[in-house]
Amino acid sequence: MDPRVARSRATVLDAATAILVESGPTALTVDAVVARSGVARSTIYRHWATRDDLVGDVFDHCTPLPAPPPAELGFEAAMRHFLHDLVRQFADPKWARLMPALMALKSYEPTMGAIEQRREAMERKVSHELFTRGQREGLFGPDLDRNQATALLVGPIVFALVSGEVPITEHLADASLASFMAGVRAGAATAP
Amino acid sequence: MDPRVARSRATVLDAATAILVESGPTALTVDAVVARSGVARSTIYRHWATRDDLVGDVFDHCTPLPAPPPAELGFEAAMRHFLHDLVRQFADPKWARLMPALMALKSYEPTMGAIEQRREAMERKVSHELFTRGQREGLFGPDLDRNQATALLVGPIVFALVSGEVPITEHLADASLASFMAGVRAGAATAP
DNA sequence: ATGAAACAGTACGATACTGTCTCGTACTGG
DNA sequence: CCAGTACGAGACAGTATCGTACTGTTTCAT
Repeated sequence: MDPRVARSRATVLDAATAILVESGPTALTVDAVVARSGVARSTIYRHWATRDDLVGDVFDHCTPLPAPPPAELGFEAAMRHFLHDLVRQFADPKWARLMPALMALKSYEPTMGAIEQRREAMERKVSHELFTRGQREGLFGPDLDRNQATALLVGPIVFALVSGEVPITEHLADASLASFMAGVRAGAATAP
Repeated sequence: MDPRVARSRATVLDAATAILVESGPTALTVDAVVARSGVARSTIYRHWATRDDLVGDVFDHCTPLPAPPPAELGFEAAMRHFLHDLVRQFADPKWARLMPALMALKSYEPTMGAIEQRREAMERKVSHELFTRGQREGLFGPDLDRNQATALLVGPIVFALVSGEVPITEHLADASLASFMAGVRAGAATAP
């Protein structure tokens, strides 16, 4: 690949990401990227057919993917691993500001919806695999509503992100997990 | 108040709300409101100085306020009341679509930030009063992190809203509360 | 009834953004 | 070295949106 192309693409993506983080999706115009990156308008349109393609690429470029926990861990340890990874992702101020924007956009823009859906599917695949471990350990039966359980575990961390009032720390993840485990032991979460 | 004014304002707000719900904030242009409402452009600008004022009014008009639970209820019953009320709010498809948009906007637009902050302050005031009840009942000590506890209780419901994969029902609220109470009884949530 | 106010309809200037195009320059790979 | 390619700079048309101004009509309150 021509190093000039790689350099231009990287410069544009960096500038576009910065604009998106600082000022939101509507501020991400081609002219703004030109002004900020110093890359010429014609060069941008050589690499992206439309502005929307560029926006999509920026989101794609920033979207973190969940890391599957080591297979040897049991449910609780693996879920802790998973939640800590989530906390680490949310600690990145870039993604912390982009995710609410992506959440809002996905309702209106089908293009963004696809990006968010892909990320969410990955996340759900990982979390469901963890629930399978828990089921094998006899923590809960097959009647556990896994989507709801995911909400109980992940919800508090997402809430902390969008609210901004709760610090996003591993301690919060531990509290969420401890609360869930207590509920499981009390038999609450296994209700259909 | 002149009935013509009341009628115009209501017609405009209805149309603007519909546009906002269906197509998002960027689609909420003055021309779009003119086309949808049938109200003349000059009339709109007679009642709202700028487009942003109109958008703010629409959000203000749709933002639900939390109902303080009856004072005679104990912590658990009152919190259940509070969470059920939240579920009821999120069940309104209008607010369900507007809230993510407001969450995303609040990072970039200070005007929207003020609206969201006011709503959030109300909600936090109510929830903190509930925690005071729980503390009086001896469920937890004064060292309980109330913001974090709010995240544990409300987070799953908010997650259900933004994810779209979990049905927002009173059963979800009950599960969240049951999990939290189990954690409290196990002494987990009282850790600083 | 009548004056005042609100209304519909519309034209207008100003600005901003998109996507295309051209031209001359600078760089890369063979 | 040199042909091919990417690049910078900017003009351009087309469209969208905002906010203002103006005209004539309808409606309200007294």
